[in-house]
Amino acid sequence: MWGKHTDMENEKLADLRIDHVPQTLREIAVERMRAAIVSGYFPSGRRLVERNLVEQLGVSRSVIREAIRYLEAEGLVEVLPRSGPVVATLDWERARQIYDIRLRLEAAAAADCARLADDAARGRLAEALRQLEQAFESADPQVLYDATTRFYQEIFTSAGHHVAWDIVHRLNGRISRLRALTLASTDRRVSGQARMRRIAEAILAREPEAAEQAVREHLTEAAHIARQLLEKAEGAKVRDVS
Amino acid sequence: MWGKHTDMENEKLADLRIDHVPQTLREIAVERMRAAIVSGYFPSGRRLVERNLVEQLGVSRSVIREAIRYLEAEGLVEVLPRSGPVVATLDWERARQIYDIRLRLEAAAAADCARLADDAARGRLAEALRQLEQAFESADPQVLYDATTRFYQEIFTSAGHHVAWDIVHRLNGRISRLRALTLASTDRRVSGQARMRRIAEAILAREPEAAEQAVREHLTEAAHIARQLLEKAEGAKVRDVS
DNA sequence: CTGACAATCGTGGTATACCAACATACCATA
DNA sequence: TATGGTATGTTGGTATACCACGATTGTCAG
Repeated sequence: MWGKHTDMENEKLADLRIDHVPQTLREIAVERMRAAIVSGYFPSGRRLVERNLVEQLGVSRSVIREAIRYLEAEGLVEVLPRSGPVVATLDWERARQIYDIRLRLEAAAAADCARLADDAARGRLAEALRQLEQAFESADPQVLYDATTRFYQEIFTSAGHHVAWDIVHRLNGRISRLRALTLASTDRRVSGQARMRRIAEAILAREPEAAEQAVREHLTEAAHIARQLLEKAEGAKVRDVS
Repeated sequence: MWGKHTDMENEKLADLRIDHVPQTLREIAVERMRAAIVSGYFPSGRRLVERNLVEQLGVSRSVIREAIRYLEAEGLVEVLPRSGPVVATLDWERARQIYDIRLRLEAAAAADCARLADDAARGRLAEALRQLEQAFESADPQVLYDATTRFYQEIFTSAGHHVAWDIVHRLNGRISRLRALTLASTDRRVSGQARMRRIAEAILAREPEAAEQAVREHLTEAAHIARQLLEKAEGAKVRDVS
């Protein structure tokens, strides 16, 4: 909770001022739309008609348009010429690249975290792991998704890799539906939990190489599962409008 | 009657479609503003007053605002609450992280490029190197900057790392003034040229490890120069409010 | 002369209306 | 049936108005 939120909005929450965080309508709109896309409420390829969004979110078109620009730069939305914005689609080739980048950045962050984290950071990481394992017990995929996000966030911020976290966080948004699926897959619930515990244990034991290796195995497996899911889905992509 | 065209343009000419790049006003505005920031015409910390930009660019406020949202998500602009957008500032800590990410992604791209590039890609890389060396002779820093960008772009795209190139490209925007300074520094003109040639040679010789190592040395040196420049500037930052 | 208060102005945020260009679907007529 | 026009919907783009807030400035009382 005091842990950082997404880099974007947290600076406002840090101070304890009572009055009125200047969260603008636009920021709220971006959050809502991002959540709607990430959660799959707006599926891949869905057209985002501005005037519909206006009434769905209850804000003016200016706000919607600016929010779309932001999400467009984030890669969550693509704007087709003369047709308007749609939720970005994801093929395996792009997903593969994203997993590859995540692997490199997360391995580096885990290693640096193992090297640099002080006791306070270690405590937060242990706590994040505890909540993560609790989330594995829970049936709610959203809870699990959020817990893994917080777990990784703790690793990145403890390592001081704020820029990398920002990048990974955005990439995660683009593969969020894949992540939700891989996290939910049954084998994954077992091996994923074991692998993530190994990451945390390596960091807590200050073993950078082991942490790096654990991340590598974890993500390689995740990418493998994602590939199967995605190529299966692409095979039957006639009905992927869902 | 038409005879054969080169592979490149043939497919477009085959059908009679009018390609018609739509390029909206907003896109143009984003490009102009990005160029103004990257080139240093809008220095770090400079306020971007919307109504001024309206008359400077000759477009309406809506366009300006949407362009600012895009650049904000890109990290080139930050919006201060109740004060408006300013050109993002850069301290050494952030720059260090950016150089670190670049190092990892560029090393991976160079290695994959050495492994995967076909003859056509090799030819393009050789050509990019040739133009780069020509640019080193030229006195114009902008020419040199563009040539290095194209050189790296060729490496990333030949390796198929499109997502990574997207990320690196944006990161480069954020450290563009630093890059311009490091490229212009006199020792850099010598060693930088030598190191970049080594990168290209390793790729052309299909030696992934050598390419990776060459990138690593190149970027480590660049970061070192950047640090000196930046910390010197920060030391005298009392007067950078301009 | 100084300090407090108020008027003013500049700025960002938001909402609304309007127009042109384009695409699509539909329909009427030859 | 095929052709051509029409209606509708969506987007991009623009203009304008209003509000809230903060900074500046000017004025007036002490």
